Amino acid sequence: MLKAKITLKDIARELEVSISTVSKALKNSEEISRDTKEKVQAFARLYNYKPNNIAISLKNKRTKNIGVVIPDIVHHFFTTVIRGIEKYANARGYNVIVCLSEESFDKEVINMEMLANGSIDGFIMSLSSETQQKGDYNHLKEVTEQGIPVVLFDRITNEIECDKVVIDDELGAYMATKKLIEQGRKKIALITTDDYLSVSKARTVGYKKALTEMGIGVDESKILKLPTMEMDEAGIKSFLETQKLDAVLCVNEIFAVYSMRLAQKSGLRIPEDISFIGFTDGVLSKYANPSLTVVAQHGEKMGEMSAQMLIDKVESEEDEETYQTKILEPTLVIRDSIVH
Amino acid sequence: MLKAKITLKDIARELEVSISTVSKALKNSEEISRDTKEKVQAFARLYNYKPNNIAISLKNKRTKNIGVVIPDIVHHFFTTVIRGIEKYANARGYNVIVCLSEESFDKEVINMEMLANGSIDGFIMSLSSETQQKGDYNHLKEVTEQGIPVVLFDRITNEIECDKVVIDDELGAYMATKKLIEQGRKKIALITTDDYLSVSKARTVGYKKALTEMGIGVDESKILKLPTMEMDEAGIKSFLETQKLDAVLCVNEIFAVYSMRLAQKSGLRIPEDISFIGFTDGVLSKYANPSLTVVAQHGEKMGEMSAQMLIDKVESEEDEETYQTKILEPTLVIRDSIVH
DNA sequence: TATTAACACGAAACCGTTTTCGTTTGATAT
DNA sequence: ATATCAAACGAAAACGGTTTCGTGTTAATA
Repeated sequence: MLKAKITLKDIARELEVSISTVSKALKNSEEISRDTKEKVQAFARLYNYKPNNIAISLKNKRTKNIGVVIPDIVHHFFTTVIRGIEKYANARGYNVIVCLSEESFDKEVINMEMLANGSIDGFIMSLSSETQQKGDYNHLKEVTEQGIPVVLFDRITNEIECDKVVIDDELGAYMATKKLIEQGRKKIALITTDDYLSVSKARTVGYKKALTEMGIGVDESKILKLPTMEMDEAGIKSFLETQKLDAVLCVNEIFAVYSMRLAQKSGLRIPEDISFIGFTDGVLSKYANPSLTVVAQHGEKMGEMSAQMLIDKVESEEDEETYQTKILEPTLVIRDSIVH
Repeated sequence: MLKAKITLKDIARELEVSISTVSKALKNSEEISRDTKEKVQAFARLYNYKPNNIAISLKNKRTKNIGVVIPDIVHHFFTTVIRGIEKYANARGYNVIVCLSEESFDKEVINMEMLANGSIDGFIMSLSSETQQKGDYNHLKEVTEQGIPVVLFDRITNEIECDKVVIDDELGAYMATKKLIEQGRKKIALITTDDYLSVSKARTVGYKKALTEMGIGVDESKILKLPTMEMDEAGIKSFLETQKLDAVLCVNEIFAVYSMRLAQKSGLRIPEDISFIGFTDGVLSKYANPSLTVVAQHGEKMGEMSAQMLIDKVESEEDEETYQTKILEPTLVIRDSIVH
């Protein structure tokens, strides 16, 4: 019943040849005679021989694994990124090890240390919020100094020299805000998180830029910063009511969908009285009522590109010290939460 | 700049002792003198020595990796399961390699083969729909015959002997249907997928059982089977309208939220005119309008339990041929899509 | 017939650890 | 002085491959 996997040594013993002969025969080496090759290959096929990955990894110091460290997996955006990474990596024969930092600096560090000792050929990661708050990137420094390639996506830092993939968050917010203004909206709010997240910061800049450029001006009291992801019903509701808004830009889809519901409860019609635009083109936006216009971040594309950059670097012999930052353009996905 | 990681051999050479002495010294072996141990440990700390995982894996034939093969990752349920697995596994020092079958039999097979050659200590998986349709489980058989532990969750088969974790889907559907009936609903529809998915089948059974038990009887024309996940707007709408329903049970939250919207468009009020209950307690249910009552599947718990069962088996010396199936009880999460 | 080259294969090193089993040294007991 | 023993360490095998560098045999060439 329990048939353990067979090794080169086993084949060699059975066929009374040396291990090296078996190894070469299986690789169809010219060195080995037709006869022997056929014999070995037939035997290997019969007993379903498959080389041991670990042994190969040890030998050529390549694991064909890539480590992905992200803050959370129960977020549509990250999920799509993983899918993009997995698809691309798999196509090139790589496996994906997923580690969750859960927005914790310590877990991020521990995860990286666990993987950095030979388990993976490179990292793809998005920084935890705590890491971005602390501004401590020594764990990344150590890894890159060891010569392990790293690709940072979305939540990045420019304190580390490595390949990066981001979407132009500023542009996304700018596009969204401009769209609202062009539709005649003037009292446009922004609901965001605290500034420590690089993406939130960039989106705030884009929002302000559009307002300024279009001659409306920034009203700081129209910017609501939510410290956590816990929805503060009373706070948001009073914000929506006291500000007399006609449009709201939210930095994610949860904020947007939740705010929409509160607005509806207050008797506002969407989009007639008030428009909403969010970030992240997830299931929530698609199936919300009304469906939510969003700035799409193209997570899957992002994952794919990250994986490509990483694997290219891993497989390139020369260790060029040249890094690039790919900036993806966001797209506005128009749905029923704005007039159109 | 580029400081490659240091090995036992390096330490041995620098300190002019043997590799074995270094190895033992680092493990605080009694065999080694105080002096030597201190010297070695200090040196190792200074140069940040970390043992190479691959070498260790090769030696003790344990990778401390577990392979997770699931149909899709962009589904809230699977995402939460992964999180549960990752959290538990990480706490016990294991890493998680995620592979997506994308509902394809071939990909499932390929993924398992990739991992089964030493990369992982065991599998946690949920079958692809194609696999369940074909009923071909040879890839699972091969793996278990090799002595690699497998834990199946959610989409399982009883053709394979291994540990399993499921929620009682039949009970979940039964509970939901009964709840609707108790609230006076009589024309209760079921929107489901084709029967090949083990979960859909079980849910249909529970739905029918409740109807029968409560003396309402099953009306097959009130069961809508959607062949794909592509939403068929016209089909669903006409189904809702022609059947004169007062309640709908859906096998997932997308079906439910989508149907709710169509019902609303038809002028129906939820839950006054028609109630909805779905499966999967995801973001969609929570933020839908009205929020959706669902049968919660406790994905994270499921992942956690799967990981526990797997790791326990992996680490147990004796290969007991005894397998268990854990059945989790679903919970009804009451929200605004039904009266309450 | 002697030399050489091609052919087919094996021995052994290596990847980085762990671990078993010596071996050396000095001290103690006889 | 010799046998005994413990302490402290090293050599080597093992995990499962890959790969370099022989080496013996045969066939072709001078």
